[in-house]
Amino acid sequence: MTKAKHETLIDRCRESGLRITGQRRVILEVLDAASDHPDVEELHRRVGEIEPGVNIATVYRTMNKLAEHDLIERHMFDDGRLRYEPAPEEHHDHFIDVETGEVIEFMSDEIERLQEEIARQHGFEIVSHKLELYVKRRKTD
Amino acid sequence: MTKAKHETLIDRCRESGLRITGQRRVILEVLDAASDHPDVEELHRRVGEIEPGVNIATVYRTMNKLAEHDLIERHMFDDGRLRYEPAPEEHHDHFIDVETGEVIEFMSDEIERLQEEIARQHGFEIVSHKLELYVKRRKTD
DNA sequence: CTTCTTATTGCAAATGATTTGCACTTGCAA
DNA sequence: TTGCAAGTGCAAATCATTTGCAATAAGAAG
Repeated sequence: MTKAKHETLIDRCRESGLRITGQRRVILEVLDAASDHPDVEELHRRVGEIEPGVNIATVYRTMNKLAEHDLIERHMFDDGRLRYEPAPEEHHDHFIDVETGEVIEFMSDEIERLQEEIARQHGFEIVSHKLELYVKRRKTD
Repeated sequence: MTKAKHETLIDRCRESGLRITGQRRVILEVLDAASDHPDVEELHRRVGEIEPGVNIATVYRTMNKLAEHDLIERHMFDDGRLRYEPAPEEHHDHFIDVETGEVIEFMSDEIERLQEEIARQHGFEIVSHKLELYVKRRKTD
Protein backbone atom coordinates (compact mmCIF):
# COMPACT_ATOMS: atom_id res chain seq x y z
CA MET A 1 0.00 0.00 0.00
CA THR A 2 1.88 3.00 -1.24
CA LYS A 3 -0.93 5.33 -0.21
CA ALA A 4 -0.65 5.40 3.56
CA LYS A 5 0.03 9.17 3.38
CA HIS A 6 -2.09 11.00 5.89
CA GLU A 7 -2.58 14.02 3.76
CA THR A 8 -1.67 14.52 0.16
CA LEU A 9 0.44 17.45 -1.02
CA ILE A 10 -2.43 18.62 -3.21
CA ASP A 11 -4.66 18.96 -0.16
CA ARG A 12 -1.98 20.86 1.69
CA CYS A 13 -1.55 23.18 -1.28
CA ARG A 14 -5.27 23.90 -1.31
CA GLU A 15 -5.15 24.69 2.38
CA SER A 16 -2.29 27.08 1.73
CA GLY A 17 -4.31 28.83 -0.96
CA LEU A 18 -2.10 27.70 -3.86
CA ARG A 19 -3.83 27.17 -7.18
CA ILE A 20 -3.87 23.64 -8.45
CA THR A 21 -2.92 23.87 -12.09
CA GLY A 22 -2.43 20.99 -14.47
CA GLN A 23 1.34 21.14 -14.23
CA ARG A 24 1.28 21.49 -10.45
CA ARG A 25 -0.96 18.49 -10.11
CA VAL A 26 1.66 16.40 -11.91
CA ILE A 27 4.58 17.89 -9.97
CA LEU A 28 2.85 17.22 -6.66
CA GLU A 29 1.99 13.72 -7.72
CA VAL A 30 5.62 13.06 -8.57
CA LEU A 31 6.73 14.52 -5.24
CA ASP A 32 4.25 12.44 -3.29
CA ALA A 33 5.44 9.32 -5.04
CA ALA A 34 9.12 10.09 -4.49
CA SER A 35 10.74 8.20 -1.66
CA ASP A 36 14.14 9.61 -2.51
CA HIS A 37 15.40 13.19 -2.57
CA PRO A 38 15.32 14.25 -6.20
CA ASP A 39 16.80 17.45 -7.59
CA VAL A 40 14.92 19.72 -9.97
CA GLU A 41 16.30 18.12 -13.08
CA GLU A 42 15.20 14.69 -11.94
CA LEU A 43 11.78 15.97 -10.92
CA HIS A 44 11.39 17.58 -14.31
CA ARG A 45 12.31 14.31 -15.96
CA ARG A 46 9.73 12.38 -13.95
CA VAL A 47 7.07 15.01 -14.62
CA GLY A 48 7.87 14.79 -18.31
CA GLU A 49 7.18 11.06 -18.28
CA ILE A 50 3.63 11.72 -17.13
CA GLU A 51 2.99 14.91 -19.00
CA PRO A 52 5.53 16.25 -21.46
CA GLY A 53 5.93 19.97 -22.08
CA VAL A 54 6.09 21.26 -18.54
CA ASN A 55 8.84 23.87 -18.46
CA ILE A 56 11.69 23.39 -16.01
CA ALA A 57 11.28 27.01 -14.86
CA THR A 58 7.81 26.01 -13.70
CA VAL A 59 9.29 23.20 -11.66
CA TYR A 60 11.76 25.61 -10.07
CA ARG A 61 9.01 28.13 -9.33
CA THR A 62 6.73 25.48 -7.91
CA MET A 63 9.42 24.11 -5.62
CA ASN A 64 10.19 27.59 -4.33
CA LYS A 65 6.55 28.26 -3.69
CA LEU A 66 6.12 24.94 -1.88
CA ALA A 67 9.18 25.62 0.23
CA GLU A 68 7.87 29.08 1.13
CA HIS A 69 4.77 27.40 2.47
CA ASP A 70 6.77 24.69 4.26
CA LEU A 71 5.19 21.96 2.20
CA ILE A 72 8.57 20.59 1.17
CA GLU A 73 12.07 20.62 2.59
CA ARG A 74 15.11 21.74 0.65
CA HIS A 75 18.46 20.07 1.13
CA MET A 76 21.80 20.84 -0.31
CA PHE A 77 24.12 17.87 -0.02
CA ASP A 78 27.74 17.94 -1.10
CA ASP A 79 26.91 17.59 -4.76
CA GLY A 80 25.86 21.25 -4.62
CA ARG A 81 22.40 20.80 -6.12
CA LEU A 82 19.14 21.57 -4.39
CA ARG A 83 17.15 18.48 -3.55
CA TYR A 84 13.64 18.15 -2.21
CA GLU A 85 11.41 15.93 -0.16
CA PRO A 86 7.79 16.39 0.95
CA ALA A 87 7.85 18.02 4.38
CA PRO A 88 8.31 15.15 6.83
CA GLU A 89 6.03 14.76 9.82
CA GLU A 90 8.99 13.82 11.96
CA HIS A 91 12.36 15.47 11.79
CA HIS A 92 15.18 13.28 10.58
CA ASP A 93 18.77 13.44 9.39
CA HIS A 94 20.46 11.80 6.43
CA PHE A 95 23.00 9.23 5.46
CA ILE A 96 24.42 9.83 2.02
CA ASP A 97 25.99 6.76 0.47
CA VAL A 98 29.06 8.19 -1.24
CA GLU A 99 29.32 5.19 -3.53
CA THR A 100 25.76 5.15 -4.85
CA GLY A 101 24.52 8.64 -4.06
CA GLU A 102 21.58 7.09 -2.25
CA VAL A 103 20.06 9.11 0.58
CA ILE A 104 18.79 7.28 3.67
CA GLU A 105 16.92 8.92 6.52
CA PHE A 106 17.62 8.29 10.16
CA MET A 107 16.82 9.80 13.49
CA SER A 108 18.44 9.66 16.91
CA ASP A 109 16.81 11.22 19.93
CA GLU A 110 20.08 11.00 21.73
CA ILE A 111 21.97 13.04 19.14
CA GLU A 112 19.15 15.58 19.07
CA ARG A 113 19.37 15.88 22.81
CA LEU A 114 23.13 16.29 22.77
CA GLN A 115 22.89 19.01 20.17
CA GLU A 116 20.51 20.98 22.36
CA GLU A 117 22.81 20.51 25.30
CA ILE A 118 25.91 21.69 23.50
CA ALA A 119 24.12 24.67 22.06
CA ARG A 120 22.92 25.61 25.52
CA GLN A 121 26.45 25.31 26.91
CA HIS A 122 27.57 27.84 24.32
CA GLY A 123 24.73 30.22 25.09
CA PHE A 124 22.77 29.40 21.94
CA GLU A 125 19.41 28.00 21.14
CA ILE A 126 19.01 25.91 18.02
CA VAL A 127 16.93 27.32 15.20
CA SER A 128 17.50 24.40 12.87
CA HIS A 129 20.22 21.95 12.16
CA LYS A 130 21.70 19.75 9.52
CA LEU A 131 23.44 16.47 10.13
CA GLU A 132 24.70 14.57 7.13
CA LEU A 133 26.71 11.40 7.45
CA TYR A 134 28.57 10.55 4.27
CA VAL A 135 28.98 6.82 4.46
CA LYS A 136 29.73 3.63 2.64
CA ARG A 137 28.42 0.15 3.23
CA ARG A 138 30.52 -1.94 5.58
CA LYS A 139 32.36 -4.61 3.70
CA THR A 140 30.81 -8.02 4.34
CA ASP A 141 31.06 -9.47 0.82
CA MET B 1 50.95 37.33 19.48
CA THR B 2 48.86 36.34 16.53
CA LYS B 3 51.60 34.02 15.33
CA ALA B 4 51.10 30.99 17.57
CA LYS B 5 50.38 28.84 14.47
CA HIS B 6 52.43 25.68 14.55
CA GLU B 7 53.06 25.68 10.86
CA THR B 8 52.22 28.35 8.36
CA LEU B 9 50.25 27.63 5.22
CA ILE B 10 53.18 28.77 3.11
CA ASP B 11 55.37 26.10 4.67
CA ARG B 12 52.76 23.47 4.07
CA CYS B 13 52.46 24.57 0.44
CA ARG B 14 56.21 24.23 -0.02
CA GLU B 15 56.08 20.76 1.45
CA SER B 16 53.32 19.90 -1.01
CA GLY B 17 55.45 21.16 -3.89
CA LEU B 18 53.26 24.11 -4.73
CA ARG B 19 54.96 27.18 -6.14
CA ILE B 20 54.88 30.23 -3.95
CA THR B 21 53.99 33.08 -6.24
CA GLY B 22 53.41 36.66 -5.21
CA GLN B 23 49.65 36.33 -5.37
CA ARG B 24 49.69 33.05 -3.49
CA ARG B 25 51.81 34.50 -0.76
CA VAL B 26 49.14 37.13 -0.18
CA ILE B 27 46.25 34.68 -0.40
CA LEU B 28 47.92 32.36 2.11
CA GLU B 29 48.66 35.24 4.40
CA VAL B 30 45.00 36.28 4.32
CA LEU B 31 43.92 32.70 4.97
CA ASP B 32 46.29 32.30 7.88
CA ALA B 33 45.02 35.51 9.41
CA ALA B 34 41.34 34.58 8.94
CA SER B 35 39.64 33.32 12.05
CA ASP B 36 36.27 33.18 10.29
CA HIS B 37 35.18 31.18 7.26
CA PRO B 38 35.34 33.56 4.30
CA ASP B 39 33.99 32.86 0.83
CA VAL B 40 36.00 33.53 -2.30
CA GLU B 41 34.60 36.99 -2.85
CA GLU B 42 35.55 38.03 0.67
CA LEU B 43 39.00 36.48 0.35
CA HIS B 44 39.50 38.32 -2.91
CA ARG B 45 38.48 41.55 -1.21
CA ARG B 46 40.96 41.03 1.63
CA VAL B 47 43.72 40.11 -0.79
CA GLY B 48 42.96 43.26 -2.76
CA GLU B 49 43.52 45.37 0.32
CA ILE B 50 47.07 44.08 0.60
CA GLU B 51 47.86 43.78 -3.07
CA PRO B 52 45.41 45.01 -5.69
CA GLY B 53 45.18 43.38 -9.09
CA VAL B 54 45.01 39.73 -8.13
CA ASN B 55 42.38 38.15 -10.33
CA ILE B 56 39.47 36.39 -8.65
CA ALA B 57 40.00 33.39 -10.92
CA THR B 58 43.39 33.03 -9.30
CA VAL B 59 41.78 32.96 -5.89
CA TYR B 60 39.38 30.25 -7.07
CA ARG B 61 42.19 28.23 -8.58
CA THR B 62 44.36 28.61 -5.52
CA MET B 63 41.58 27.50 -3.20
CA ASN B 64 40.93 24.45 -5.34
CA LYS B 65 44.57 23.56 -5.39
CA LEU B 66 44.87 23.99 -1.62
CA ALA B 67 41.80 21.83 -1.09
CA GLU B 68 43.23 19.12 -3.35
CA HIS B 69 46.25 19.02 -1.09
CA ASP B 70 44.12 19.08 2.06
CA LEU B 71 45.63 22.34 3.18
CA ILE B 72 42.22 23.94 3.58
CA GLU B 73 38.68 22.74 4.21
CA ARG B 74 35.72 23.69 2.07
CA HIS B 75 32.30 24.22 3.59
CA MET B 76 28.98 24.97 2.03
CA PHE B 77 26.58 26.43 4.57
CA ASP B 78 22.98 27.29 3.77
CA ASP B 79 23.86 30.46 1.93
CA GLY B 80 25.02 28.24 -0.92
CA ARG B 81 28.51 29.70 -1.29
CA LEU B 82 31.76 27.88 -0.83
CA ARG B 83 33.65 28.96 2.27
CA TYR B 84 37.11 28.06 3.44
CA GLU B 85 39.22 27.64 6.52
CA PRO B 86 42.83 26.51 6.92
CA ALA B 87 42.78 22.76 7.51
CA PRO B 88 42.19 22.34 11.23
CA GLU B 89 44.41 20.07 13.28
CA GLU B 90 41.38 18.76 15.13
CA HIS B 91 38.07 17.96 13.55
CA HIS B 92 35.21 20.21 14.60
CA ASP B 93 31.65 21.11 13.66
CA HIS B 94 30.00 24.50 13.33
CA PHE B 95 27.42 26.74 14.89
CA ILE B 96 26.09 29.29 12.43
CA ASP B 97 24.49 32.29 14.10
CA VAL B 98 21.47 32.95 11.89
CA GLU B 99 21.23 36.53 13.11
CA THR B 100 24.81 37.61 12.49
CA GLY B 101 26.07 35.01 10.03
CA GLU B 102 28.95 34.35 12.39
CA VAL B 103 30.46 30.86 12.32
CA ILE B 104 31.63 29.30 15.58
CA GLU B 105 33.47 26.02 15.88
CA PHE B 106 32.69 23.32 18.40
CA MET B 107 33.44 19.70 19.02
CA SER B 108 31.76 16.94 20.98
CA ASP B 109 33.34 13.55 21.40
CA GLU B 110 30.02 12.20 22.51
CA ILE B 111 28.24 13.25 19.33
CA GLU B 112 31.09 11.87 17.26
CA ARG B 113 30.80 8.57 19.07
CA LEU B 114 27.04 8.42 18.61
CA GLN B 115 27.36 9.07 14.92
CA GLU B 116 29.71 6.14 14.55
CA GLU B 117 27.36 3.98 16.53
CA ILE B 118 24.30 4.86 14.48
CA ALA B 119 26.15 4.39 11.23
CA ARG B 120 27.28 0.97 12.39
CA GLN B 121 23.74 0.03 13.35
CA HIS B 122 22.68 0.78 9.78
CA GLY B 123 25.54 -1.23 8.28
CA PHE B 124 27.54 1.83 7.25
CA GLU B 125 30.91 3.23 8.03
CA ILE B 126 31.36 6.99 8.06
CA VAL B 127 33.50 8.52 5.36
CA SER B 128 32.95 12.08 6.49
CA HIS B 129 30.23 14.08 8.09
CA LYS B 130 28.78 17.50 8.41
CA LEU B 131 26.99 18.85 11.44
CA GLU B 132 25.77 22.41 11.32
CA LEU B 133 23.72 23.93 14.10
CA TYR B 134 21.92 27.06 13.00
CA VAL B 135 21.45 28.97 16.21
CA LYS B 136 20.70 32.25 17.84
CA ARG B 137 21.95 33.67 21.10
CA ARG B 138 19.81 32.88 24.09
CA LYS B 139 17.99 35.95 25.29
CA THR B 140 19.53 37.22 28.51
CA ASP B 141 19.42 40.96 27.80
C1' DC C 1 73.56 34.70 -13.20
C1' DT C 2 71.34 32.49 -17.34
C1' DT C 3 68.56 29.00 -19.11
C1' DC C 4 64.79 25.78 -19.33
C1' DT C 5 60.64 23.66 -18.11
C1' DT C 6 56.32 23.86 -16.51
C1' DA C 7 53.18 25.72 -13.00
C1' DT C 8 50.69 29.75 -12.50
C1' DT C 9 48.29 33.92 -13.92
C1' DG C 10 45.10 37.30 -16.26
C1' DC C 11 41.52 37.91 -19.13
C1' DA C 12 37.52 36.93 -21.34
C1' DA C 13 34.44 33.68 -22.66
C1' DA C 14 32.05 29.37 -21.22
C1' DT C 15 29.43 26.78 -18.02
C1' DG C 16 25.69 25.12 -15.12
C1' DA C 17 22.20 25.88 -11.95
C1' DT C 18 18.68 28.91 -10.93
C1' DT C 19 15.91 33.20 -11.53
C1' DT C 20 13.34 36.70 -13.93
C1' DG C 21 10.76 39.91 -17.37
C1' DC C 22 7.12 39.78 -20.19
C1' DA C 23 3.19 38.53 -22.75
C1' DC C 24 -0.08 35.00 -22.73
C1' DT C 25 -3.13 31.57 -20.22
C1' DT C 26 -5.96 29.72 -16.65
C1' DG C 27 -7.86 28.67 -11.93
C1' DC C 28 -11.36 29.95 -9.28
C1' DA C 29 -14.13 33.36 -6.43
C1' DA C 30 -17.91 36.22 -7.14
C1' DT D 1 -19.36 33.88 -17.24
C1' DT D 2 -16.66 37.10 -16.14
C1' DG D 3 -12.57 39.35 -14.04
C1' DC D 4 -8.29 39.28 -12.37
C1' DA D 5 -4.52 37.67 -9.76
C1' DA D 6 -1.73 33.68 -9.92
C1' DG D 7 0.65 30.70 -12.86
C1' DT D 8 3.10 29.46 -17.20
C1' DG D 9 6.39 29.24 -21.28
C1' DC D 10 10.16 31.06 -23.32
C1' DA D 11 14.24 33.34 -23.76
C1' DA D 12 17.32 36.22 -21.71
C1' DA D 13 19.56 37.42 -17.35
C1' DT D 14 22.11 36.36 -13.21
C1' DC D 15 25.41 34.42 -10.09
C1' DA D 16 29.06 31.60 -8.66
C1' DT D 17 32.50 29.05 -10.54
C1' DT D 18 35.41 27.05 -14.28
C1' DT D 19 38.21 26.96 -18.38
C1' DG D 20 41.05 27.95 -22.86
C1' DC D 21 44.78 30.32 -24.20
C1' DA D 22 48.63 33.17 -24.58
C1' DA D 23 51.82 35.51 -21.58
C1' DT D 24 54.53 35.33 -17.22
C1' DA D 25 57.36 33.80 -13.63
C1' DA D 26 59.07 30.01 -9.98
C1' DG D 27 62.58 27.39 -9.06
C1' DA D 28 65.65 23.41 -10.53
C1' DA D 29 69.78 22.66 -13.05
C1' DG D 30 73.84 24.21 -15.00
